[in-house]
Amino acid sequence: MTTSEYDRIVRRLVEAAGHASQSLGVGRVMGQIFAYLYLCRDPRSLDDLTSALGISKGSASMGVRQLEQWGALEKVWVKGDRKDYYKARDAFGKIIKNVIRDLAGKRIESSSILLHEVEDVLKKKVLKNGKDSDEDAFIRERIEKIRLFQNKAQGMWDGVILKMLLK
Amino acid sequence: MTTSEYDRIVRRLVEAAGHASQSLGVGRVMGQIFAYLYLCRDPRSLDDLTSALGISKGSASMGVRQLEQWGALEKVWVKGDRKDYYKARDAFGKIIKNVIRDLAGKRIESSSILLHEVEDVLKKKVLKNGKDSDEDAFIRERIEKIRLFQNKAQGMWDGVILKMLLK
DNA sequence: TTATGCGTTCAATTAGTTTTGAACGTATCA
DNA sequence: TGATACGTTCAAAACTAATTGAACGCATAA
Repeated sequence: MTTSEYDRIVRRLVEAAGHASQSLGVGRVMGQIFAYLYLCRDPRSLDDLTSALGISKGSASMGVRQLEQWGALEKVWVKGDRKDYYKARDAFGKIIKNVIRDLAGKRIESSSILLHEVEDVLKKKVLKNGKDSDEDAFIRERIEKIRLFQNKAQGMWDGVILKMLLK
Repeated sequence: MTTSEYDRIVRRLVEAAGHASQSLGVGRVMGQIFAYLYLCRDPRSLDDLTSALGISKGSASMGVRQLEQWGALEKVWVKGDRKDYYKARDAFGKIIKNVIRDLAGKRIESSSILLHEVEDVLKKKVLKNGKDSDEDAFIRERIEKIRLFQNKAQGMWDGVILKMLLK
């Protein structure tokens, strides 16, 4: 049978995608659903997903919703059919961008705020006590270095996002 | 007391580092240990770590070993003292590079191998059956696109690593 | 050499995360 | 309107990862 050859390929790619999405921290199911739909020419229903991937209806439902929010899937209405059908969007770049934005959003920023607060505390301490102690000087220097690193990392990160946005 | 002001700062930074390392997928403890030592002028023992961070001796031991392997810590011998002491290395770039290399090592590469295998299977299928079916053509096209994306992602990743290596 | 105290290990436990599936609400069609 | 077929929800179960701490081996100091 011709199908089985494809089935094996699809299954392997779906599995790989599951691993990938898991190691990106978005759960196995996301990768599986997306990969499966990406390799299906025609749209598929939730039931198709549950039987093809061996996941529960609940998982399938939550998965497609999340993927839709990331712009990874498109809902397709089939006239005279009450089921929702889904197909994969073919725009890796934008999808990944959305995922990253969603996941990493405010983390770096919030650490930047923390550093500012800490620096403020140290500044006030100096004003109150007159001169830096040895301990003060050491911690100040280290926090300064953290900030430098943080800026560099931020810059690199922004670069990555930028490349994602272009094309 | 002056210490408590520092204590609060250190504790907050340690906590933030724990969150960061966790979200990078290397566990909370790594970040905590490194941050704590990074903010201590003098080397610290395992016992210091367990009491300062509220973690078990086992965690501390495993943590410092991993961090040492990443080049994040330096062991310091104190004459007449059987304990090992550790201090943080001040080289974020290299440390991060080592961590990334360690974590991400072969992941992208192995997915590349999988794609090659899949492409081979499809090629053989065409040779056997003569002409591409519609289904064939669709899957081929999609796999081609996966490969393109994978190459782009690989390139971007390499770029990040490169910037880490320089300076 | 022995006694002591140190770091290490790993089986057991705890904490956290993902997945399930039964119950539910809703839209559609007869 | 009622019956049916769908998607959604969320508490509970299953699974996975992190952490502990007692037992151990080893090195040092006496």
